[in-house]
Amino acid sequence: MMQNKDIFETLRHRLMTCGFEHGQKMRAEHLRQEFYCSASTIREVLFRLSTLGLVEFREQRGFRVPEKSRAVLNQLTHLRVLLEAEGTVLSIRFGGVAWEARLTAAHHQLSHLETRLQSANETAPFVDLWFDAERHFHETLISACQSDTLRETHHQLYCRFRQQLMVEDRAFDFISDNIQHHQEILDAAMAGDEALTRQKVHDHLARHMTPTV
Amino acid sequence: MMQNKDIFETLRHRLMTCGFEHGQKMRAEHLRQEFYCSASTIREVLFRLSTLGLVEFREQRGFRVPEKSRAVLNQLTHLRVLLEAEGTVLSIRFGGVAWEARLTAAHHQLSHLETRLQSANETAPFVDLWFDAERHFHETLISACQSDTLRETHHQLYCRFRQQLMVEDRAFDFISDNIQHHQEILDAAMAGDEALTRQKVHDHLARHMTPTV
DNA sequence: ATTTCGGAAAATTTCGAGATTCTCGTGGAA
DNA sequence: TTCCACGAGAATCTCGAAATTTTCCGAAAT
Repeated sequence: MMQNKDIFETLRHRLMTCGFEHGQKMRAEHLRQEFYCSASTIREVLFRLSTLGLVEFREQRGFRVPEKSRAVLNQLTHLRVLLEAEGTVLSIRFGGVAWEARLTAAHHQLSHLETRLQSANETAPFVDLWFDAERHFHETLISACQSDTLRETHHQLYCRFRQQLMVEDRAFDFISDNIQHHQEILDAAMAGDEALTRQKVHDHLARHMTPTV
Repeated sequence: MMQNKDIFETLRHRLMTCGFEHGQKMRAEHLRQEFYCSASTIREVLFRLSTLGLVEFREQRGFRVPEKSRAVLNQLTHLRVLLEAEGTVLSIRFGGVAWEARLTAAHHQLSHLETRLQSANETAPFVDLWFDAERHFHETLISACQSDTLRETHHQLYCRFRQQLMVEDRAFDFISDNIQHHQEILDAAMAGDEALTRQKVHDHLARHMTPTV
């Protein structure tokens, strides 16, 4: 039987990949039929998703997927740089060998996947794998910062960021730059160079900071 | 009649001031009786409060007020400094005269209140007013940063920060330092000195960054 | 052509009862 | 004494129906 938590995870994944249109309404009645449960259960799950900012709630107007917005993507990117740079620097200070090992592992997995992606004709079978690996790498970067609050806040921003990019990142024409970027972040972090690490985190995300139309 | 939103606001205020014990369970059944509504309505409000981090939800375990924790307060302070400094600097760049006017007004209101607080025997009648004025000043600082995302994220952190301080700030023995701090932040911001502003925001919050026991 | 006004249809929200799960004190066994 | 099992009571969670509110659409008025 489908647990409450499974519904949450299913919808979260769908919202962060390509499962819904931007701006679409999340009708409790429809979802109820898909998951064989009552409207209240769906309602509860939607409230929990709104905790992550993946759906928006308005009194008496129900839930909907946030609109795609260049401005919001810029803002999310800005904050990601701020928190991810800070978190990575703290991890450099506190993480020790264990963190370095985890980071190397996460990077190896990601770069392996990205290399294969680069030469593949068909990207579809890699999409989900890549999303997971990329997320895991960035979460590992800040994983030793000793601040759950920072990690939770970053996670929230990351979810919304990924959601904003739902559509456009599926072509993977950015992939060779990305391989380079991830490598440079890893190198800077392993060298313990805090300023350079901040710079590389910033550069990696810079392509998402575009002027508002 | 008590609207859904009123229940939310009432509980939010109570959670941020002194209405509940840290770690206390939020029993839907009890609250239901106070607000004359069904348990589901309370449940919904509690989910919305958990969006702000003012209550914690655990599957099958209900909702409870977060524990008071020195470590969490440090983390929240750290992030507040990060976001508030960034937001203020952006406001300096984008805010213009309108923002300067709003900030001056907010500061005047706050400092008026703090001066009276300083000489009062009985702080109780000022507590709620001060909380509001202090919050308004800090929100005004970042109000022109042109990033709703930053403001929302900051608001969330501010709520949790205030909640962690529920008890101890009621003596107001810090008040004369605070007057000085707020003045220095205002001066630095009005002078357009970005580095100094960052510094002053940091100094103001530094008293909450204490070593973990 | 645009706006305004019903009123029907659809969606959201509330409710209380019943099902499920957890909590905690009691008693028995190691 | 310490640990585990058990069960009564209390809390959480789910459900479907009813109440409320919004949305939609066509007709009438400006």
